[in-house]
Amino acid sequence: MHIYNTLTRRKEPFTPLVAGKVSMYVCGMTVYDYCHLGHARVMVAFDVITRYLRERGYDVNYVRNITDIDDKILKRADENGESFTALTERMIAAMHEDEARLFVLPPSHEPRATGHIADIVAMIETLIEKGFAYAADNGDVYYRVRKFADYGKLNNRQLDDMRSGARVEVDVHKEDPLDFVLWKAAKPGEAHWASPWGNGRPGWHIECSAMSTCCLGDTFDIHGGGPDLTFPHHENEIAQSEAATGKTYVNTWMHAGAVRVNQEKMSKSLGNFFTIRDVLSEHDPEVVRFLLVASHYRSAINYSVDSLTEARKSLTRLYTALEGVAIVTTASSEPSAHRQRFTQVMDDDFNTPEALAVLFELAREVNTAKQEKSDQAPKLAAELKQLGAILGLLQQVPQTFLKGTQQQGMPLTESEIEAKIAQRIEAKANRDFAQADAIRDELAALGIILKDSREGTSWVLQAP
RNA sequence: GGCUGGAUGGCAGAGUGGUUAUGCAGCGGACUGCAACUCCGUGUACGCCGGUUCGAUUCCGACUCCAGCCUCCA
Repeated sequence: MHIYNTLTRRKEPFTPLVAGKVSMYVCGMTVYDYCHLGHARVMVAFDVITRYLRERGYDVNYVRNITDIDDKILKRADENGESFTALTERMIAAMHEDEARLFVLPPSHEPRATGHIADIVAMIETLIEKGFAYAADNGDVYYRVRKFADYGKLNNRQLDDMRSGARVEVDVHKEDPLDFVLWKAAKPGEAHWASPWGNGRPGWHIECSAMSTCCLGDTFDIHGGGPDLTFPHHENEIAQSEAATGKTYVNTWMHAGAVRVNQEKMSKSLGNFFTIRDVLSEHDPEVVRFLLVASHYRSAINYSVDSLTEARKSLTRLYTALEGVAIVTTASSEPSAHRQRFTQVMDDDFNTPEALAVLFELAREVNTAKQEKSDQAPKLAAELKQLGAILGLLQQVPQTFLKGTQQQGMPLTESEIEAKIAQRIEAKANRDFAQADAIRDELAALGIILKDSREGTSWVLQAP
């Protein structure tokens, strides 16, 4: 198996530190607002990676943190007139709801920054002892960036280059403008924790260093996150952790691609984001997931409603193959050609688009088998569903997906549709094709497409 | 200015030194009362200019353009 490592900028053979076990940390959400599609991308990408690693027999310890104390959280809570914990609890619950709807399995552990203050303080103390950090007279503690020789290695960045472009905020308390905060002194009335440097709260970067080390050890296999975290967040994590422990922090750095809107990054700063719940109010969650899995996890995707419409059509093809076949799971002794190819492409840095191509080929074979009434159909369909599961797809009852019961604004109830279909069958029996076609057109106008077969008439709700 | 990625057929999106990605859309055929579904067939696609090579979309170099990071952001 090969994985692209952001640190070395190439695909590398993947060998976990401990045979058979994978330790993985992914930067999670700062919970001051609802998750948007960029978050969905990261959640789904690492969900697929986790599912696949487990499929390959690894015992995966997947840790994804929650940043539940931060300037934005305090600001938003203040604006809302609620306690910051009330805000974060609400947003965490919403996040869990969103990810569950997207078929994202919960991480093994979900540490919260506020639950690891002691670990954070201890790590800062170590950094001060070793000369990598200093307490300023304003109560803040800063990391001494120039002290860490490898600073910039993840982003191939030279400290002096950064200075010139410098949109770095000048702070009289810092020894160097590039130094970043590890512990932030509390202003009067702000939420705080006690520390050797006075009351305050942890900086963002140190949280992840402390929580990851606490949960996974000084060195672990995979660290993941969104595309915009490579600098400064992950660079700072390396500086903190490697300075504190003297060991390699992470072996493989993985970053998901951006989600764009009109070729521009979707982000909270730009205000051009779509929340997961907004999108799911109009689209089937599995369609959103399919859209995300249909591109390689590292490439940027441009979000649009058209892309969702197409994703629904593609997924409809897969579910149509599964429709009306009894799934028979057989304990096969050796992996099929499909499974081998699936494994081969997924082993190559989780190539989900190629993996989907395998599913589509399988779907064609299922359809052919169905047509020929071959006894291979159930077995092929079972394999399609099994491989789909590794991508977190195709686990719904086909009819449920195809009939779009998740969709809003269903124009007719199921029984009303069935009644229309019965009328049409009767018209057809009377060879009153004009009447039959009128009923079909009437339903089609509502997005309900009829499909006749020897077994009878079924229907699907067309996109969206 | 520095650093990362990217540019593939009508659209989306993989990949490869010479041979089919895949999906959607289109076209032709089979099936059908007609359709839909399904199946079969069907596209001289690889930003631009040089170089290496028997041969490059694929390797190398220059260029153009796009996106991201260098400030909180997944």
